[in-house]
Amino acid sequence: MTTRTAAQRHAEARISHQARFTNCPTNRLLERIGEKWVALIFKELADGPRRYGELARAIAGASQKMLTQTLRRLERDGLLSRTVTPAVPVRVDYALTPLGQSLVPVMQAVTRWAEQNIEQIDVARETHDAQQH
Amino acid sequence: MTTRTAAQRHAEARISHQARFTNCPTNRLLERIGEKWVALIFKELADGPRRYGELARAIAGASQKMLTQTLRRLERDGLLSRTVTPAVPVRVDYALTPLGQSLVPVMQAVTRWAEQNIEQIDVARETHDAQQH
DNA sequence: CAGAATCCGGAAGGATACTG
DNA sequence: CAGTATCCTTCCGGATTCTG
Repeated sequence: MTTRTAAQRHAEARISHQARFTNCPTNRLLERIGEKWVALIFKELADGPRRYGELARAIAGASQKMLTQTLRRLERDGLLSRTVTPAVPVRVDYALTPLGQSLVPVMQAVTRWAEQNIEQIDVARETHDAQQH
Repeated sequence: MTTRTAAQRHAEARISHQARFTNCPTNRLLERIGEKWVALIFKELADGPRRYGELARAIAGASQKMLTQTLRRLERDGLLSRTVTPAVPVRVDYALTPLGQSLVPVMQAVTRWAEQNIEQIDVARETHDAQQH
């Protein structure tokens, strides 16, 4: 009875790998910047601070909930700052922190590759799909 | 009656932005490489082809279903090739295509930034969480 | 203005069993 | 060996309503 089944051992192995996965810096970063609206937010903030309303208008595809949620997560990670100016009505500005700015070149590298190669991906996709008769 | 409500107009605006979103090369690329197991697959294949079983063992955190699904999507996008050698038992090798290899430096840029800065993110997170008493 | 709170459907992802 | 097929659960993200 103390003998673990094969299924149990596999499950245990998977859990330890899961732990390694969530500790892997690359995956953790990709999880964050791969989030649905992060790229657009970075693009908007790359050349200066923006008010919440400006972001909401620029990234109209996102619902308020998602935009706020994403902004808060980025703030939590120290990638951007949130400045509240008490007034009536309230004013809230978002800006990249130095840490966030240091990520901009990386994002640009991704963007550059994407713009140069996305067409090849599309072609590959069409070719592949066409072959499945 | 022909007058659209504010809600309708907002919905329409969002749909057009959604279209732009899904056409944005950067987002499309990030969606793909941000998928859960892609980074690890690239890491494994960066220095040469691997058999399915080797990948499955190296990336034990992923279920068979997820691993296969991810590999097939990457193949569809022309980022990696799948070679079946008919034998008993069958042998299947996965390798990066030239297109996939050209993405490796970009992935490495991400990895480098991640390794150098993940700690700052952790610190920021702890500080942030601590302040919410 | 800049959100918080709530409800909800659908898709993502995992566990398990079976197959050429 | 290298997958399919199926079931089942979690959770992402949108719509809507309310607030300081």
